[in-house]
Order: sequence, then C-alpha cells, then structure tokens
Amino acid sequence: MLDERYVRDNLSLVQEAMRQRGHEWDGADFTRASSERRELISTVEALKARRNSSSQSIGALIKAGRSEQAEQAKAEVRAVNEQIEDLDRQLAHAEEALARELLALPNIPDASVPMGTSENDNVEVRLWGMPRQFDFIAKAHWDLGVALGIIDFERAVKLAKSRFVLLGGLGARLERALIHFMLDTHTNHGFKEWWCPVLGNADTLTATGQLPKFADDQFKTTDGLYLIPTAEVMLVNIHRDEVLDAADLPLHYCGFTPCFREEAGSAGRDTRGLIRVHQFDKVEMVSFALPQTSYEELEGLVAAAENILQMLELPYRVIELCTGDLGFSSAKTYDLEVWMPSYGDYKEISSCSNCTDFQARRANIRYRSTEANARAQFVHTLNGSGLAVGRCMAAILENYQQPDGSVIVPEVLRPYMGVETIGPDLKANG
RNA sequence: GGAGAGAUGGCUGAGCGGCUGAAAGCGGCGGUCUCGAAAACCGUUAGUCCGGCACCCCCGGGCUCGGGGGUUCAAAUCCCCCUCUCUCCGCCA
Repeated sequence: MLDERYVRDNLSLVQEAMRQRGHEWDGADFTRASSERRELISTVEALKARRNSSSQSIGALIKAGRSEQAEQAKAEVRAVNEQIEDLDRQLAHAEEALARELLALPNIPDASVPMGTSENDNVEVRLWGMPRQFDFIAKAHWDLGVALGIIDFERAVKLAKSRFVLLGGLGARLERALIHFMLDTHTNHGFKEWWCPVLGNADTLTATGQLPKFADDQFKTTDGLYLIPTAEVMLVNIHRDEVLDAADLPLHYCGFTPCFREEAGSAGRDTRGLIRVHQFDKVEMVSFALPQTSYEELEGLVAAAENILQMLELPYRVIELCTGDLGFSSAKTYDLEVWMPSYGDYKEISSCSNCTDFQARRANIRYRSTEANARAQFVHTLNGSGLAVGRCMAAILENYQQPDGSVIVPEVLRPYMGVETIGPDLKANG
C-alpha cells in the first residue's frame, strides 16, 4: 500500500507511475475520498470535543445539585450526538472508499526499472552456462517422467483434478532431495529456516498483497481461510504488527511450503508437465531490511537463488522486469529463468523482488533505530524464490537426460538421492 | 467438542460510570554522583488520526484498555456477540 499523504502530495508522479505499469488509474476517486474524509473528520471531531466538554460539565452540575440545568445540557448533547452519528456514518463510507483505492494501487516502480509494457520489454542482465547441444532427440520432462515411472499425471487427475501432480519412487525422492538441498544451502548462508501454516487468514493475505485484488487466484476454505500461494505470505507476516530492532536488521528468512494457485485465467498455457500446476513446492527467501540498504539486499537474494542453479549446473539467465511486467507489490524484480530444452527457451524458476515499504505498510511492520526518541519507520520487505521445486525438477530431467531415457542426478543431489542416475528400469525407480 | 477463568501501556499489574490515557513496580531514556561503571537519588517515558506549521519540534482536538455492537449526557468500568489465551474433561496423529 502506498502512503496516503504521499499519493496526495505527489498525485501526478503516482499517475505517471501507474501509467508506466499499465495500470488504469486517474486518481479522481482517490482525491475525492481523501478530501471528503478529512473534511468529515474536522467537522465530526469538533462536535465530539463539544460533547466531551459538555458531558464533563454535566457531571459538575449534578454534583452541585443543579439538576434542571443538567437535564437541559443532556438534551443538548443528545442533539449533538445525532449529528455525530450521521457524520460518523458518512466518514465510515469515505474511509472505505479510500481504503478501496489504496489497497488496489500497486507499488511504484523504482527509478532504475526499465520502461516497458509487457514481458517483451524485460531486460536480460546476465547469462550463466551454455544450453546443452543434444546429439539425440531430447524429450520433454512430462514424457521423460512418465516413461521413467516417476511422474503420474493421470492418477493425479483421479485423486484431485487436472493440473495436479503425483510423484512416485525416485520422483518423490528427487522432490524431497531438492527441498533439503535448497534449505541446507540457504541455512548455511545465514537464512533462518521456518516451518509455517499453509492456510492464512484474510489479514495475512491482505498484508502481502494477494487480497483484496487477487482473491480469484487463491484457493479458499469455507471458514474464510486461504491456501497460501507462496511461503512469502507467511514469512512476511511473521512480523506483522511488530516493531523490529534496527540492530537486528537485515533479517534473512527461508522456508519450504507447498504453494497453491487457482491459475484462473491461465487456461491453455503450459498445460503439460510440471510448469503450471495448482500445487507445487517452493523454497522461499524473505528479507526485512533497512530502507537505505534494501536494494543491496535484493542483489543478495538474487545471488542466493543463482547459487542454487549454479550448484545444480543448470544454465540460466537473469532478467530485470520492465515496469509493465512488475508484480503488484514489487518496486523492482529480477527473474531467474532456467534453460528448458522442451521449450527451446528460458523459463521462469525464481522471482526476486524488493517490495520496499509497500507490504510493510499493509502489514504494519516497522523498525526503531537505536537513536533515542526515533520514530518507528516501515521496514523494507524482499522476497525471492530459492527455488520453485517442481520447475527445478523439470529442468533437471530435461537438461540431464541421456539417449536411453535415463537421467543423471546432479552431483550435489547425489548425497540426498543415494543414486547417480534415474534409470529406464522402472523397478529400480521404486 | 463440553465446562470454567481471563484479555489493561515495552513487560508485570491496579483500576467505586465522570477529577483515569490510565496507580505502582520493572525495563528504556536523560541527569546528579563517579576517573569510569555499578548502586543510590531526581526527572522522563503509549500509539495513531485531524487541524495550526507543507516535514521534525511544539500547540489544540479526536480515537484507542483483545475486536465489534449496545445502554448512558458520559464506558477500561454495565449489557450482548465474536476472537484469542489458560485450566479441567472428551477425542485424536
């Protein structure tokens, strides 16, 4: 959420920022609600001040035994109360309208973010590794996985519905190996590991920006809880309504959770395989940082995510999202895209964002500096995938496949897997 | 799931419907003392919104004692609903 005063004082800047994002917003409703709210507050608070002082004098009159004057004053206050009640109702409406406006407004892109209207305008920052040249016909991971007996899409449909996945034998073990490898690597680099609920309440999902605007993208329960679309939601909300000690910043957190997404509106896209499913595993990183260092933190998160891909020896590239492709809460985002032979292209496997104070304001997460009497300020929150596990498995299967349909296990995963290859012998795969 | 108890400032914990945004203690901050520190003593110490001043300070006012509603001229205090915590019972991986 943007600061109301900032939006009010910098309306044309905000309008320009929204235009760069491709977000329709003229600010008229905001301005109306904002000024209406302040006018109502001034009026109603003057009346409340009058009520308070009158009530006090009534007490004095009663004590002095001047009951007829007290009764007269009571009648007057009753009349004032009727006006207050009416104005408070109007004020509540104005505040609702204002909140609606502010909650629907995305973050302002950082000045360094490249201009653009779609993913076509994203900028490649760097490349790592070389896509492998196959001297045989490379298979897609959905064919490989099924042939190896480690991925079962058909039974997953029976168990749930389409866009769910069932992993068996070495497939299940590979999933687990990746999760452990990623968490071990991050915790060795100073990230604190958390295990958290996968259902969150409305306040929690509002704080990170999923609600109210993206309610259709979330799975929900009948009693008002939501399945989390990413661990970011929980890791950020750990400190909701808290004041952190500046000396403790930055905080580096990580956690593994399943992630649930309705994928409403993505019908027909990435319909095969592990790329776009309703439930997938992800190891997530979240940082809480001082405003003045949050962009350094962002580079650190990207490096931590890149480290995983490098250890797995998967070719990838880093791109910087343009203004038009930026996520709702983000001021600046780098995506990591892994080479995916079946697409003949790079495919997103991690997204690292600096949300500046946008989520912190919604979540009311502040910090107090060590200087005496310093006012609590909003922290900056950052998040990055480290990495999406399902897509990582897909990339490993495709990039490490052999002519006979077997898959070599990346070196760093072998201690977790206990095998060096996932072979074509179905029995050996569990 | 059943029965009971509770929720007050950074923490502990008082609080006859009006003089209580809140006693006291702890903690924090500032000071006296000291070469310095500790101890002792003195002072100070909630958040947020609106307005005066475009910021901070300061000044005036509103709101906030888990959340919401009600009674009343006036609610931390009385009534109702909800949430959460604790104790006991039941159930359970």
